[in-house]
Amino acid sequence: MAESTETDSTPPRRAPDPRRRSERAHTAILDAAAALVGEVGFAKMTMEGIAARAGVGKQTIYRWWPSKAAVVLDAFRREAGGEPAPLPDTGDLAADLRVVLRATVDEYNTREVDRINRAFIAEVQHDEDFARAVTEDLLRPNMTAYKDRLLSARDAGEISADADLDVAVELLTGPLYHRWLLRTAPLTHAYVDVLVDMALRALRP
Amino acid sequence: MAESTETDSTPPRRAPDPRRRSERAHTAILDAAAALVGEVGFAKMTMEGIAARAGVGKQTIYRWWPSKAAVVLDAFRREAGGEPAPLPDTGDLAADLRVVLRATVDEYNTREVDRINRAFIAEVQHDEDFARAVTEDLLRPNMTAYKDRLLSARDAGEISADADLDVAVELLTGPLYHRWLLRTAPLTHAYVDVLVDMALRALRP
Amino acid sequence: MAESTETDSTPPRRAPDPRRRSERAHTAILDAAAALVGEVGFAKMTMEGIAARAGVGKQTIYRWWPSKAAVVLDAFRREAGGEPAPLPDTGDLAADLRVVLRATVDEYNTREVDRINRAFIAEVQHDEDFARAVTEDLLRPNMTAYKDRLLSARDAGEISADADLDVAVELLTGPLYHRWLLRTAPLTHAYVDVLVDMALRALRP
Amino acid sequence: MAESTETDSTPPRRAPDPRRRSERAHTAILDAAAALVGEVGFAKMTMEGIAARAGVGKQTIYRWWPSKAAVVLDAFRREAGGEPAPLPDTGDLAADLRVVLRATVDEYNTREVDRINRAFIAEVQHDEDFARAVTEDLLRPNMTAYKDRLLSARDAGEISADADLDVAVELLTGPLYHRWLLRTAPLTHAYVDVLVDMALRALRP
DNA sequence: TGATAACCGAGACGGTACGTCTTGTCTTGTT
DNA sequence: AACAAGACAAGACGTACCGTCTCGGTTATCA
Repeated sequence: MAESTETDSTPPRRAPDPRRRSERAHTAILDAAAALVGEVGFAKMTMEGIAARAGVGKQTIYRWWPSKAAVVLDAFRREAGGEPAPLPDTGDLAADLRVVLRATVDEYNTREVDRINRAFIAEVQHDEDFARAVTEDLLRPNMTAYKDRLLSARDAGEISADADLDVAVELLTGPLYHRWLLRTAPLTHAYVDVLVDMALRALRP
Repeated sequence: MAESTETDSTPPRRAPDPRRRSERAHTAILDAAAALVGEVGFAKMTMEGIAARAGVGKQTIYRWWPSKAAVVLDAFRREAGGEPAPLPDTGDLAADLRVVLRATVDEYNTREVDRINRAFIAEVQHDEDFARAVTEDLLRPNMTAYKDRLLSARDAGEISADADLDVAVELLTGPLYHRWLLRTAPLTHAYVDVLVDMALRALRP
Repeated sequence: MAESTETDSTPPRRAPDPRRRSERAHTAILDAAAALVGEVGFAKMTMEGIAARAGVGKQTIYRWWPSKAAVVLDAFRREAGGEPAPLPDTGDLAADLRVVLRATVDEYNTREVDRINRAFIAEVQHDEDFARAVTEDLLRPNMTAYKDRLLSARDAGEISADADLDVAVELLTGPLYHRWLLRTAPLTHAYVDVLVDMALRALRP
Repeated sequence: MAESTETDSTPPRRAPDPRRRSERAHTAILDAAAALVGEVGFAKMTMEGIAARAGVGKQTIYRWWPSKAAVVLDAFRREAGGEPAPLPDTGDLAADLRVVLRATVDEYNTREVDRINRAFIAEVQHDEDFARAVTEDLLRPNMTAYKDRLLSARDAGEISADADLDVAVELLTGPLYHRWLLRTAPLTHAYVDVLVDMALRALRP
């Protein structure tokens, strides 16, 4: 009857066989989740709602995902694709950062993106496993892209050789993130320019 | 006379008379809320739980607060007192920032403070009114304190005269906040030192 | 055991001074109660509703009446006046009974009277004190009126000298009441005629 | 589209599938209801109390019954079984009626039966659907049994051929019912005897 | 003619129950 | 065995009233 090899053993919890998974149900669930996040927002959507909309039993969701957040994360992952999306590298670090951060700002000013990101932030606060997943899958690749661009800039002599590039990435994204999350002030292109300017001054050789 | 000022009229919703508020119940509710946040965390506490613990009818809570979050915010406000707590000003900006930010880091590494702050962050994401309250009451005074210290430093010629101090405040707190909130890396004193160093380099005259 | 002079000893329960009673409040309460019984029915009216409608504090109601039922009973008593209303006595018992019972049937076929009577019936079932009050104040005088008429008929030799007149009254009113209360069949004048006929046959000398 | 058969459409209100009903829960609920009626009486029992006692979620009750009264009626129906219980027919109508009505009186003098019957009477007053159910399921069969006995007596020439037997049934049960319900006088065997005597005098050929 | 009770309107209070909602598990066929 | 459907136990939600308990503010009786 199995059991022995299961390390996390709270209930009998027979792991489902992924080979028998219904692709139709899987797709329908992610579709429904994506649609609902857009329509009513993360907080107001329910497992029952997803199941009903997907034409799926609730058990089918619970069989494959541990929580609503996990479903939505998967839906998001599917849409975002798996690409790392490296930053542009024109040789002009300031210009490249301005382009990318302006685009980021535009995106976050979008109702849709704002919503889903806030939902993830909220969810991440009381679920460490989910936090890890979101961080590694959505955030880390993004931060790595920034770091790669900074490495290239360092090689080009644009920024100081002994700067801590992990902190440098946070210096660029942290303030913007702070302002967006806490709504302390509007996110504008002008703000991006000031921020990039100031951050790069800290990194000059 | 009567009612003219009521714009949002869904139910009759007669506002209660604050002069007749029971101090005993008020205190008991905030006590219970504070205790429960510490014991089970914000997400798992309930209005029923608060009421039961406070020895109070649920209606008494709903009469004075619109949501669980509002109760906890009040509990927090009461504990935090109303002081703005200005930053130290020894004449050495870097040293002063290091002291304050190291203290902040220590605080955030505390289970209790971590919990309650994450709870507020989560809650703030799907309640704009609550967001405004938290931002203005808890966050803004803190940011103002930083800005005041930077103003003093600018007067002393320690930092550039034309730096945008609002962004400067975000440059100091944003990265730390980002790292804490998203748990991308541990919060240490060493990190604070690197961060202060880098941020101040951006502000040098 | 204890409490010495207090016969009804649950709380201190100082009896209010009827001399100081506000006639305005008294009247307003009974008016409100009467209106509400008609509008929403006994079961759906509330003490709060009566108080609000009468422009009166709830305590003022509880000071003078023990229950909603008692208020409504008083309202009813006020309207019904105190008259015993003796049955007509034309010398023809059957005719007199037919007149009175037909009128009763018409009354009970009225929405208003039906409602209030059903409310009393319902209430009387789980409140013995109230039951006694209703029985003595509303029912007993009515039954006495019937009995008086039967006594007169017996004196006139219309009915048997040794008939139990208390049972005779029930023989006339019980069937009608049963049919009305349990809605087993419609209440019509024809029914009254059949009933009177049958009942009087039982009482013939 | 769809839903065509739904005339009363307030909420979507999907009817539950009776084939999937849990027999365990069903039984436990009726058991709990029956027990509670006996222990605290109908008026003081609550849906929450039934659910708790039955070890059942409240929703499970609301899924299958519209009200507390309906649950108790079902509990009662289950106990009463479906039998019509015809009246004895010894050929002596008066004796048979005396036996049956004396038994009825004894039953109604029982705390338990008194209680449940009063509860039904009270409930029936403000719920026409429930009234119909109670009347048809509990009362009508009983009245039919009386009528059948009277039919037999008429065939035997014991009572008048042209008597209205529906009214005759009421003549027998109405007075007794009136006295019990309104507590105007005690229910005794002597009373039954007087009543039967008087009523049969009305029916004599 | 004050003083001083008590009543009064108002409505906050501690409670109980309501009927609804959602959660995560369990059950019953179907594919 | 995975699936759609949905019943189930649990329990929080926010509301409605209950009957009691303050609050001032008026009366009305008595010293």
